Amino acid sequence: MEKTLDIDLNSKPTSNTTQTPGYDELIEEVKRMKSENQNLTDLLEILCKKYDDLIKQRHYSGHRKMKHTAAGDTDNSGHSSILHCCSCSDECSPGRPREIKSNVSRVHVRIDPSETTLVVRDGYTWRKYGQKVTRDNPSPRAYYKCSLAPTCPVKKKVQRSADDPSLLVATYEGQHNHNHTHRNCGGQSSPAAAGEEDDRVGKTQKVFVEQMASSLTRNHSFTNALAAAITGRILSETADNVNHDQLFQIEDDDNYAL
DNA sequence: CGGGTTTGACCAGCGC
DNA sequence: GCGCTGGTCAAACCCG
Repeated sequence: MEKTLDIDLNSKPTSNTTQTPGYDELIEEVKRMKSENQNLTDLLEILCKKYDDLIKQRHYSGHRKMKHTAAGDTDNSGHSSILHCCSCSDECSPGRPREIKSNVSRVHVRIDPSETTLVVRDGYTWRKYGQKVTRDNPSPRAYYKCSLAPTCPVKKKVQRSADDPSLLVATYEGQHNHNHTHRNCGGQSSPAAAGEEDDRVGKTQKVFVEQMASSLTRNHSFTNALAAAITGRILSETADNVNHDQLFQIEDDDNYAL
């Protein structure tokens, strides 16, 4: 099965997102690093620095404060990752108080149209607690709660797109109150065997991921570009072992303007 | 047997 | 108040 990405480095932000100053340079850098086959950690580190520089250059004056989370996860079965881009509906506009709403983000997952399951693999473990047919869509909507932590408030709704049956729309609400997915669970390696290696690599990558999280979630354009780059790398690393029939698209759920 | 799924019932919010 | 709709509950069921 051909593997494609809904997010394309060759595509630029559409009209609903203001072009980020330095965006082109950043995309070129992503392309260059991909072509040089740099490893993921290096890629993240370099990109984080460069993106921070961009932010400083822009005098990012907090006109769009966002609570955010970002989790780049490899899911249990080694499927491609989703950069969970919480697109924060509790943004604050100066002089325009807004009600605080839980973070909502939406992820599009391309699947085989013949596939009937409502499963979006995103690295977290979900417990389905309901299914409902909604009025505006003949396809049923499935309701999930995060089961990685008993007290985690995050919920997920998954439903086929009414327009495109090959597209699953997963809507995430809330923020995980625990560390992201257990990388080992469900994978091929045992927790004991992978634990030590995981710990070394995990600490390093965690720092970068956290840095990326703070930077990435401020900018929709860059989020798209980097998601494509990282996903592409992970896909290429796991292509020998895993069939990827899900294509991910991160969608900004808010209509915020830069 | 434990954890996840299914599915009908129930509840709350909203518009009329 | 009533009906519609989306969201949640929980018992029954399934599966490894």
